[in-house]
Amino acid sequence: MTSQAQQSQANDIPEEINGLRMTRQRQEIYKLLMGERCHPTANEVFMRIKEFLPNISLATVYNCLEALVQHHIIRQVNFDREPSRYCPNLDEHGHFHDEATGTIHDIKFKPGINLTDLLDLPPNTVIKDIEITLRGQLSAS
Amino acid sequence: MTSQAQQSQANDIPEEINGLRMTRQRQEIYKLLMGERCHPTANEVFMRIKEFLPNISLATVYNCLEALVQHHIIRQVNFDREPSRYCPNLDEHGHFHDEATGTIHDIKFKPGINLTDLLDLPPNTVIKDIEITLRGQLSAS
DNA sequence: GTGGGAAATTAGAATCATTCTCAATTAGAT
DNA sequence: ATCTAATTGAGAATGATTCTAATTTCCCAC
Repeated sequence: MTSQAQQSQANDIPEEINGLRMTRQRQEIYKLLMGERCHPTANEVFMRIKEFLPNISLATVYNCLEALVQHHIIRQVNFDREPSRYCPNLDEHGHFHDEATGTIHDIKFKPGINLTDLLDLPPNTVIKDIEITLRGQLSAS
Repeated sequence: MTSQAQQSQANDIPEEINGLRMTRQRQEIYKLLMGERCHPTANEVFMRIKEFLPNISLATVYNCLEALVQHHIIRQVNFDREPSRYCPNLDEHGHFHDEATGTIHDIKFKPGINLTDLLDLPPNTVIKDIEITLRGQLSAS
């Protein structure tokens, strides 16, 4: 697309991902998530995104996040009953919740590990999703 | 109430567990959970417990469940943003959520498995709790 | 370009699990 | 029996999320 594309400010996000039309709001939210890898809540996204989209509503933030999750562009992460958090890392990974600081860290699995091999699953089980969550402290080194 | 053993109907639950005084309400709720190993929600507990304690309030069910969780007598289990469920199984185990029926199954780990060995944890991490949740279907055998 | 229908956005109301408040009751110790 | 702290119960409050209904925007055919 040579001629000055009718592309919005969000110039590095394609106009469609996984069949989801990337509107300006979806682009900005996606960019925000990619930028800070900090697993923000919907409300945190809402507050930060206002810098770029001053008129956005919280409902739109929820709508966009849900659309992105549904189209497997981001992941939704839940810790107990806390507000949902959103994560742009699509690799299979777990999450560590540092109780001291409240921060979330992605946890990779060691190479060659297949979680389902380690579990005593009932026969004929089709697993669609696995979630691993750790809670604890990152002791001062 | 006349003399006699001041023991309530719940005659097989001790008067104290892990330092928690087992009031009638706590006993009945604990018994219910032990009986049906079905991971009920607070509201399900509330509805079923009325058979034995017709005057109990939902707030008390929440209070009791929280007290039991706090004293490590039962576990609280969360699936995404669904209402919390409660589980009397204290062994380390995961949970499989069958999307077809909505039922929850406890998942044991295969013998000799230590989860943390398989994860690429940051150094100096003290893990207090691990949660593993699977979602999928139990295909008709 | 213009018009029409579908999709997306918005603000605010509604929902619902959970927590809070506070008065009444109960239990355990003195 | 009395005192004090813990527990219970009813209803109100909270807060994350979803819903509703009214615009607004987008895309496509003409």
